Amino acid sequence: MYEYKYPHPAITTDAVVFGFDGRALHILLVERGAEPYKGCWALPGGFMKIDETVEQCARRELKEETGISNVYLEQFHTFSNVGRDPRERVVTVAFVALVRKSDFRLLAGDDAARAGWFGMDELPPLAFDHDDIISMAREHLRRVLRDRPIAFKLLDETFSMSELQRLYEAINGRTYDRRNFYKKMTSTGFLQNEATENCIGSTGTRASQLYSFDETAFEEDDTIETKGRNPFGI
Amino acid sequence: MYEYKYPHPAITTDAVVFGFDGRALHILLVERGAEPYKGCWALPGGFMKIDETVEQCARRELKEETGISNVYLEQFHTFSNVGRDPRERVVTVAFVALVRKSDFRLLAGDDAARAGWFGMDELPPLAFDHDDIISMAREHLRRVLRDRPIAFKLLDETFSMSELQRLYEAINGRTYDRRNFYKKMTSTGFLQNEATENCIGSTGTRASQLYSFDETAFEEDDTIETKGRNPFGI
DNA sequence: GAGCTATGCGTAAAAAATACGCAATAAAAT
DNA sequence: ATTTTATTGCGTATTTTTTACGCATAGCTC
Repeated sequence: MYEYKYPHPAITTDAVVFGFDGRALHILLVERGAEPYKGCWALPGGFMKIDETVEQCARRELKEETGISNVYLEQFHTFSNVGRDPRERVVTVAFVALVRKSDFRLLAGDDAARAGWFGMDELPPLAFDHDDIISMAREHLRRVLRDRPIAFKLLDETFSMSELQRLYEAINGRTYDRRNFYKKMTSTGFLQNEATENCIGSTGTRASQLYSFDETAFEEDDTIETKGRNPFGI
Repeated sequence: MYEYKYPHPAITTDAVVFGFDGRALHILLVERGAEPYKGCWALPGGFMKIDETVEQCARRELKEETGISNVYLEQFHTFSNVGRDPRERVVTVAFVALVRKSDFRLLAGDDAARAGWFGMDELPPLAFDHDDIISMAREHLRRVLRDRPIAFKLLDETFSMSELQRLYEAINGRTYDRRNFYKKMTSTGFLQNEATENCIGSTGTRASQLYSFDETAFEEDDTIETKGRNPFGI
């Protein structure tokens, strides 16, 4: 037992894990194996240990519950409504994670009965206030996309231009002209044309050109901060 | 005494309170009246009570320590490094607050020996990791300024165009052409020209025109979300 | 009036966003 | 072999935004 002079809340983390299958945005959910909300779908997350940071906690829980590790992870909001957890006073720090779906084979761990991807528009009823968390995560993702080239963290190492475009469209909820989008992206100078191989030819026609994001060149380029703008922000 | 099966961290809030005096950005600090870091300057903040949200906590502490209430307050990051507080394991949720300096007369409360404004470039040595918190708050402020018309929360109800410009320049760390800035701001259609009265005539010349931000019209305007852009984002 | 700062235009070039035409290419379907 | 279809890689034109800078005037102090 641990004793404190004043009552302390528990701290948890929850991760909104975004994945992209070339068509639509998906979110990773786990089925709760214990009360409360047993059997309900929820965001992967759990209680912070006393000697870890919230970031470490989020990564650990993600690995334990879904087998996913080494992903882009970014904190975006802390939820602290008093009644949000029926067990005890729980404050949760929410994260956005961006993963390449193909990088991971889902794994059901200890706490979670199982894990699965859900299309953004086909989410099941969720535990706790996780629907609030998800809707705030979507807004956050939109903002970040304008600020930094994070789209590539959702795509494979190589990707077709139309995949990139569909990703932007999925995140921003609008469409872009194919040709203008193409020009805008290539004009950044940070997309390399890879040796053409087969891509996910949707139905079966001409194979797409494959591109990759030259992150190294981007990081080293100092004209970015001079201009103060993200060339990948649309 | 309160007992828990697992160790619980304490949760605190800290607020980076920005003020603007027509010339430069300032931050509100309080001098710590108790150990640790007694006598050192720190961000206003303190321990969350068990039945309040972090937002409520931040507001309460701000009022207790500085007398300030009813301000714009927005959470931006949660700091959780393990060693950040020597007393016990403390996770802090950091906020940005925007105040009209003229609205408040500073008041030293219970916990804080005294409070004072400091120019952004004249900050004293700070307690805990508060310098990290402040530098992240500045970045956050810059981003938010692009996304929403928050500049007016730092200015008086009425303000001169050059005050507005200096504020933008202080936040973004660059200069703007006076005439282009003027056109851009007036072209938004949300700045009303107020009855001309005297302004803070810097040295003593022609009085400035005074403007006010028509927040109501801005909120109701649906073309904003259609365009998806903040007309006050520069 | 001289000296100052604030104001309210105007104009023009440069850069970015938007709209859309069109020929070519590869693979599957016939 | 020919057609169909999705994808590609330009091109061009229009509009909008950003940036740079000129200039005459209004109001205040001395």
